[in-house]
Amino acid sequence: MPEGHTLHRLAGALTAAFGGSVVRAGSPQGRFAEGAARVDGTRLLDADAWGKQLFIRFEGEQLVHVHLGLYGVFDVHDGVADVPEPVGQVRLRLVRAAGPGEGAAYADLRGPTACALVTPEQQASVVARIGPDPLRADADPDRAWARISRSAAPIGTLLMDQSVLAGVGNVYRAEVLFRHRIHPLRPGRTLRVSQWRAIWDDLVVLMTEGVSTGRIDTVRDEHLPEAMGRPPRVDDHGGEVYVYRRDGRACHVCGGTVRTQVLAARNLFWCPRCQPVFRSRAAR
DNA sequence: GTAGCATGGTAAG
DNA sequence: TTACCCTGCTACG
Repeated sequence: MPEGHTLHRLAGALTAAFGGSVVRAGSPQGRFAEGAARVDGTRLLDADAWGKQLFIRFEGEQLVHVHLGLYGVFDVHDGVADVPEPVGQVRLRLVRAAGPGEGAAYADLRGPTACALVTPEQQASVVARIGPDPLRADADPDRAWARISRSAAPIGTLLMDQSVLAGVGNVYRAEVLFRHRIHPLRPGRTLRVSQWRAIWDDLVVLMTEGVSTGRIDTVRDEHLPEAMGRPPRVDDHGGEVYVYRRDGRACHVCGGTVRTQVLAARNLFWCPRCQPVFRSRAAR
């Protein structure tokens, strides 16, 4: 389940398992049968991600564009003795045969929002529509600042807007705003550039860690369960967080009650004490 | 067992 | 604003 770190992690796993190999591609479910047939039996070069967009590159300038959406999953299995029958609605299955001294590999894609064969031009147009991605070395945070600093929209909305910056989802938006003590409804244009740079730098660190661990952990050492003597968080994604889905519970930092409200069509979470409402100089 | 919800986004109305 | 994609987990009975 995907924010940007999931897709970058997936790109790495796909490249490691299939990069440079001729692969079999199919659509057991049938909904990508035509596209899969076009790349079946060709060499998979590599996979790469821009924000939440994933592209699998094949020889012959063919690309498979994947967007997992809210509940898509792409399981990669490398070094297996045998490839099992597909289970459930598998939109795309990739298989690499076992080689001398190494097992086979297969990957199953289920429930994606997008799975389509695209040209390099179409890929470029998708990439052009999204903002800088904290997980890409060539990303330019000033491009996002140009939008944020001119916008009256809440920073909590802007962080989720993939055309402003790419890869941040509902967990990272709530957590990074908490870590910087910024109220989510504060208008983008009232932020100082130094605050934006601190948020960006923090996202680079947090999301990079997310790529290597496969989870979203945003809690500083001094607030970890061991340090505070509190029980660890238990849920499906396993990471330690400050406010995400903790509404009604006590803030790890101030003990106040975490709140929730819908913003940008998603449930937003924040601590009203740690993230006080912004008031302009004129209003004070 | 199953209703309800979710780390997302698009398209219809 | 709402429907939908149609997975997978949790809460509840």
